[in-house]
Amino acid sequence: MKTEEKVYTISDVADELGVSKTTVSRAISGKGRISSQTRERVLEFIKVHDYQPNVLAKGLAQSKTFNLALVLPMDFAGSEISFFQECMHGICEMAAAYNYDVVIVMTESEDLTQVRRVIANRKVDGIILSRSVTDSSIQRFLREKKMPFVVIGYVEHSGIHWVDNRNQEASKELTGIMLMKGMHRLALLEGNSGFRVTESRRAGFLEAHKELGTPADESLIFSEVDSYLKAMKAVEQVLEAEADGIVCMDDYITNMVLGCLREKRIAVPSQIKLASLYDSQQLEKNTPPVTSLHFDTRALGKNACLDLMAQLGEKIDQEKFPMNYQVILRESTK
Amino acid sequence: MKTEEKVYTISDVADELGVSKTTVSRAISGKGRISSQTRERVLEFIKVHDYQPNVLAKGLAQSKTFNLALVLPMDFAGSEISFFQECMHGICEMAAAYNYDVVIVMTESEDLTQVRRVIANRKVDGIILSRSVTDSSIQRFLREKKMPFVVIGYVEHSGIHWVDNRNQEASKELTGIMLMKGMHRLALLEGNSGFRVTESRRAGFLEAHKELGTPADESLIFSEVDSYLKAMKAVEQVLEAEADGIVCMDDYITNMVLGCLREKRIAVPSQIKLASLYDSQQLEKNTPPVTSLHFDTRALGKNACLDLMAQLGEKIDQEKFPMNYQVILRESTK
DNA sequence: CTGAAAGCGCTTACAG
DNA sequence: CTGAAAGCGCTTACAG
Repeated sequence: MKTEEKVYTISDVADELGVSKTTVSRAISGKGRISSQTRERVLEFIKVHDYQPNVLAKGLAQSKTFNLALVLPMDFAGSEISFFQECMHGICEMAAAYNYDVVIVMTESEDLTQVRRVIANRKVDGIILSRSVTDSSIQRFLREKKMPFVVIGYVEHSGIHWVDNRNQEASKELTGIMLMKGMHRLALLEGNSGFRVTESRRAGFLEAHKELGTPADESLIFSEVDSYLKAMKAVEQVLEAEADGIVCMDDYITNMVLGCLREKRIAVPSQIKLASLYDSQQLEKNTPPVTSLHFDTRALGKNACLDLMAQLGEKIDQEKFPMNYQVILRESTK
Repeated sequence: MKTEEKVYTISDVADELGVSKTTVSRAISGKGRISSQTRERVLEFIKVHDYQPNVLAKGLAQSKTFNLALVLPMDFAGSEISFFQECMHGICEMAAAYNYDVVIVMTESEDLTQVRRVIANRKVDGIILSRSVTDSSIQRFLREKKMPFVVIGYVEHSGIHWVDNRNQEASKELTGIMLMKGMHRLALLEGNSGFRVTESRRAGFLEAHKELGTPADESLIFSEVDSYLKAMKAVEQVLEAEADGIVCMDDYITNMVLGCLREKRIAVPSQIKLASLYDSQQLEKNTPPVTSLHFDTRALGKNACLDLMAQLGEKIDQEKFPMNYQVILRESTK
């Protein structure tokens, strides 16, 4: 049978301990000088009696809310929904670790009303903008209001905090692994150029070559591979040049290449190795399963949250930022 | 060029107007006696100078947060994700209308830690439990803590607030429409019995018959129609009995029945009408498109939110509760 | 190292 | 109808 426990305030604690509220406050926050003896005594009491400081009151005194907002677009493609869900997951998890909570703000593309409301009401200390709402009207507004924020996805504008998949680093790692496995002539099949991902992934590909002292053959880099026909043409040249491995920039290209190779009756991995710089469920089920880079969206969300926490003055171990990608070695590079 | 506007407090407003804080507070809240003259004056000033009361301070004084929590399961089937997304959408929209914000709490099935945290920190005034976390351990906890909450989905336990699709009412309406369109012998093909939806939908079906004075033929009600074979058997009996319409309990059954009718070369709607008591994208694309009941998950979310608002003492127009279903008349009942 | 006191920006009995 | 004052539960200069 549970006894109805009364809800303690800081005054109660102070009284029962025969010290001042100041002292209790200091013991809890760790700020200000206090003898370790009294600190222990206070902390002990708090634990036993399960005292929980009132966050609202603390907030009022410090003008903080210990809430952050996650701005989610209302109008997104069905395929994106799990991206946002995973982001949210990571953000909530990390926020909870710092005893913050996550307020959801749903916005129609260019509509600022909900963001305005949450800011006017001072309900949050900082804001996370999820990918699709990277439009600058909202960013401008936040800068004007001097509200700390971070964007998920690359942002051109300097001075704005953002987090993104570390495509370059990841590509470098996967490429490096292939080179170390003994491949020497790797081809790279890119998607449409002009996108940042394309450039990052290529940079990683080249960097790995440079670091390992295996010069990359520029003639084996094919851009704009956005159709089966182009894929086929590239594959033919790759075979002719006797490359021993093909790196595709994403799962879409990978699938086309697999088709081409099948059509030409070239066996993977025995005759040529294959890897993708972007993972998808598909790749695992292919024959053979294709080695690829997996990006962890939940970790991305965590990173966004950590960046914001840092902006809000929380102490962050740099090591806490989780790795966001993972090389998944499958049969295609055996 | 924006001028740096200072953030007004209630004291500033009071001073500038030459009245007391009490008066300003009353003008805003509408509580307590105040002359309409002064009220107008205060309100006017507030609007012009864009004064926004500090919700935190208000909260501390009233021990309220003007936040509610939406508890979301972390482990759900992929097919459910859009359900939760739409719920969330509706909840956020309605909460905003009452100037509340929605805090997200993600929980692993039986794990209470996150819920505990948000409650211990007094970060929310009430809680919405989304469908999959209807497990009673969390509900028991909330009752113990005397935290107002509402569950999305039917709950057996009396005294617990819940909202759900109004299956009975909706079924009654669709059935009624069919009867009024001139059909007289309607068959009902049910799924597995024992489920609440099954019973609600049947009840609605029967109720419509009773109200319109067209007795339902019990021999035309088939339960446990969970395979093509059973569907076929039912359809044969329906045809033999010369029914003029078939009501299927969900889209799955409807699809099977469509198959059966096609196999038997019975044309819909010319030889027999067809309707489904549950909509899906599929039904629209069928030949012919099938009349059905559409349930609006966003509205369900709104209803959950409204129920909670009422529990929290907000004034709610009963009419505000949005209708959650809609009869979609398509070719199959023409 | 510790505490009394003022302050965060509201609300609300209470008195007039 | 209006206002002075106490209170919500914390933090934090300031003084000792």
